[in-house]
Amino acid sequence: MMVESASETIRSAPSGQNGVGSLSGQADGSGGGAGAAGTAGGGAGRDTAAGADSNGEMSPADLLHFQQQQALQVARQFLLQQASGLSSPGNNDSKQSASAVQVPVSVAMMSPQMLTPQQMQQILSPPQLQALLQQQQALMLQQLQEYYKKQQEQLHLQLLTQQQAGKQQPKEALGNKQLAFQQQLLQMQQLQQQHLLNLQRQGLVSLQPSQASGPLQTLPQAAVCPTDLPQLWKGEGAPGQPAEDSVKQEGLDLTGTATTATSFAAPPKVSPPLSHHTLPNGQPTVLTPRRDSSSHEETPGSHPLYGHGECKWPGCETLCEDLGQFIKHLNTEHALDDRSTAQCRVQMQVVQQLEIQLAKESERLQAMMAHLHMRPSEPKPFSQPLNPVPGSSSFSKVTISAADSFPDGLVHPPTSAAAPVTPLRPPGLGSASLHSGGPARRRSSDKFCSPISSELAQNHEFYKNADVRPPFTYASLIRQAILETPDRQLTLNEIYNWFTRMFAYFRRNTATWKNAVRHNLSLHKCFVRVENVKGAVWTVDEREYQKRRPPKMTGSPTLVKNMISGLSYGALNASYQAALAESSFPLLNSPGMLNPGSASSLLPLSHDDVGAPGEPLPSNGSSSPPRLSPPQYSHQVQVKEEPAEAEEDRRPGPALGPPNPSTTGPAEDRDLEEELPGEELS
DNA sequence: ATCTAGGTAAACACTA
DNA sequence: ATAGTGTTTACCTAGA
Repeated sequence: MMVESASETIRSAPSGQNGVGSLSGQADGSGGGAGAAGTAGGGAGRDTAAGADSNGEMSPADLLHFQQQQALQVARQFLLQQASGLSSPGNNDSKQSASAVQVPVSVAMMSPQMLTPQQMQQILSPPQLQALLQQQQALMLQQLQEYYKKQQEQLHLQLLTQQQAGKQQPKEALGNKQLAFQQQLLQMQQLQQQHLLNLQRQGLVSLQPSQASGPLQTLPQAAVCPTDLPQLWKGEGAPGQPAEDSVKQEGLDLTGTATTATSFAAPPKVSPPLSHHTLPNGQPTVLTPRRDSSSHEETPGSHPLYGHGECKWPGCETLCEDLGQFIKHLNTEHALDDRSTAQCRVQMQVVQQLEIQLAKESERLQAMMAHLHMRPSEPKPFSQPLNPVPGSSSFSKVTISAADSFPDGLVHPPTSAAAPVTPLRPPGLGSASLHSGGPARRRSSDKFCSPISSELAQNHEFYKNADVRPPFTYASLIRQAILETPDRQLTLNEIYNWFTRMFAYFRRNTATWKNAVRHNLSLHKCFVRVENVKGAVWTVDEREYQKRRPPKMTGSPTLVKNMISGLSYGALNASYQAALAESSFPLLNSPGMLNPGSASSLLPLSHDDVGAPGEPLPSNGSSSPPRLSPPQYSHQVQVKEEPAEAEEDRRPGPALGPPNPSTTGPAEDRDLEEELPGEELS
């Protein structure tokens, strides 16, 4: 209750100062006291500070785009996996016995449960969708062609029978009928042509007429009328026998079939990264190019259907030593035949469903975000729920451009070197949503979660744009802000700026969180105020910071669990995963989907660090690099550098130990050592 | 049930 | 006088 009311008040609270007094005047009186306080160098940078609430400047459109992208990223990955081979899910055993796999896989693909709930969740990026669409179009086209072909054949047959039967009939009659049939044939062909043209016009299909029509011949009975599709999926592939056959074949031997027809399937020079191998229907694979951005495995010399040494063809996990072998395998095992065609259709269906689900999930996401981050009282238009802007008036000033401010590298990606960096956007959301109830009490997450730095690194775009409360404590955030700077020191105002820049959430209710920030700075020993010529700056005493956290971690089963299973996906993970599980996002729960890098980062850490929020890296984190030196900081902070010295004097503080804002990597290491070694944490 | 950490609100002091 | 900074205190809540 309190919370709610509190938040309410906050919200309504005038962004400016809290009205002093009026309310219950607490007779604390004492208030003052605060010995040291006095000296507050205070003002220093204030002048410049003017724009405390500045935040990155992005156009609403950009933001929206961003958010959407983020939200969809995970989905995209999933989709990629799906598109490139659904098989994997759970059949390890299947590896050897492809036969056994085939059926299950295809079934699985069609199974509503399998497809729908879970996979669908994922969202696709526009480009991805595009690719998929193209693929589908191509397939559709093929099917159309097949259909037409079929029709033609039938007509021919009829014609023949007619001829035979009508031998006796007057020639005229026969002639008429023939004519009629031929006309029909013509119509069919024209229709076919038109379809092709239409598709091509739409840019959905980019094949040459010749190509398009050619393959047809090779598709014997696979003919499927578009309308049959549904059944196809439902019933395993093809209508009638063909389907059965194919299924059986699949189940049995992959080898047998091969050869089949056609040759065109084996382009002699596929050797190169062959971006295209022909689809079963002979059409160039449209989906091949598969957005490198997200696909980790796709390297220059790879093939979309080849990864981790095995064939990614749905249901086929045949191991191939190299690309060459794979290609050979592809051409023999997955040549154009009924089975391949059926599988392709299934995959197509899968993709379609995913798309549908994607749309639904997208919508849901929007709604969720809108619900979570937009107060009823707030006029925020649903359409742009995520836009950071809404909040505080100050916010609008945008002094700092997000663009320049965030070299993307933002936080030193902890250890995660190769980490796909794909932010699991939603994580933030997830956690937020979970805690959202008012003033998030993300304590737990704070404690046990992965390093804030990595978390942020992974999701910074998300937090930056989504009005989601970050699952970190003020202390850890402040620390992070400070450590991110080259000198590891920030003025209060800069800290404010960091908050607003990094989190859309802190672009509103400024009075509230700013007060909290100040409160935390003063309250925690780990934050050391250092005065310098130009004013006061805040630094972090890592030791103190570490101390204050309950070393508990080791014992915490949950934590350990999280670490292991979640691999430290960040504070969010736990909650996020839960959320995912709830919403049936299978993949997300699987480690694979998550950023492995983070995991690695954690491992090395000392137990407590791990457990600790902001953690580990941060400590040295800042270190990571001689910093990316975010422009913004640099210019703002520059002032401090000098002062730093002064500080040193002042603060024999343990913390910065070598208070040196050490600008160089080594120094950082040093810091790290000091901290991590662990000290007394335990 | 008790502690503790963290969040929020607010009073008050200082200083530019 | 005002606003930004700092410091404290009080009260709440959630988690251990």
